[in-house]
Amino acid sequence: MQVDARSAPTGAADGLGLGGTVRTTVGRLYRRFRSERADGDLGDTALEVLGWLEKNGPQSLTELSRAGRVAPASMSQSVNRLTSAGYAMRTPDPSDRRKVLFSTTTAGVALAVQTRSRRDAWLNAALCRLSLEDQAVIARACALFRSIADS
Amino acid sequence: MQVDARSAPTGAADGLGLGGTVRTTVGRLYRRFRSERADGDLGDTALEVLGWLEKNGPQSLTELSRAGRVAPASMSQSVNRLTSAGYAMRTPDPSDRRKVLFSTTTAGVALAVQTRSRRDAWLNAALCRLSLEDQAVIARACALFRSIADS
DNA sequence: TATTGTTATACTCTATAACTATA
DNA sequence: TATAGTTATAGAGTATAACAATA
Repeated sequence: MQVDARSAPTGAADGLGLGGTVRTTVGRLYRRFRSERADGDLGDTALEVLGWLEKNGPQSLTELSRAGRVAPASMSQSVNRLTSAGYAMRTPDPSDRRKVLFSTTTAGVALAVQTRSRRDAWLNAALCRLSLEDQAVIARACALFRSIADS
Repeated sequence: MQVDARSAPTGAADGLGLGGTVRTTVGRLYRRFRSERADGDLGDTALEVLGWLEKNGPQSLTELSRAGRVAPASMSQSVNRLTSAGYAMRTPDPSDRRKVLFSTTTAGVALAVQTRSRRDAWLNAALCRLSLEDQAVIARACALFRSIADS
């Protein structure tokens, strides 16, 4: 797909503009990731929350719900699946007894690491086939996307 | 939303590799898009299928299910919501009577156009605040992502 | 037999509303 | 009153399995 990045990005010819191009591209990639999954007993969202806990350490329900941009009640169910399956656990916060800190168990860490490596396998393979310059473009774009998503 | 304040937006330094950076970034952007939605009676998937029909013309159920990377039975329910709401319609294929062609109605076209512009509004605003060079980086990255997603 | 599409059923994810406990 | 978390309930999205109609 050889496209001049400046004047004729993928979506520019179909009248969607750069915003439309980004949105449809992200949607397509996301579905591609999802179709590559084929995991065990846990769903997409639960595994992702487990990954956050493993990477960023113990967090409260409110923190997790904001990170995932979902309602607290939604996140409560996701972490319930994790705790019921033995991959995460609750710890009351001593300083504020309304709060609960969620953290990974040993099994949870193992599952997070395993899931991550398997999920990233095909994507890393595809990225390795790109030139170093193209990889740098993608890394830079990801940084820009992060700042947009968090704005 | 100050979730990942500890890890820089680059993501390259968090030990996940570029593949992990891409996957988490896409996931975050996708959820951001979804949280921006707040549409009417139709959900995310149904609106996206409607957009495909409006953009690419009549398609069979099998074609749609492959485009969305979902099972035919799943797509059948999505198009059912569209037809029930009057935004799409079925047309038997004369040359192969097993097939059904799905296409947009007048109301469907209107909804697709309206949904698209509203959904892209905030994203286009964010992109416009970037430099032309950064916009070019994003456009180039989208082209690369497309080829990866379709591989 | 193979393909196309549908219905039946179950699970995940998400939302809103109502509730309890603590600050 | 405000915040943190939970439970109840409903709807969208997805999957597998079983089925009918057609090629």
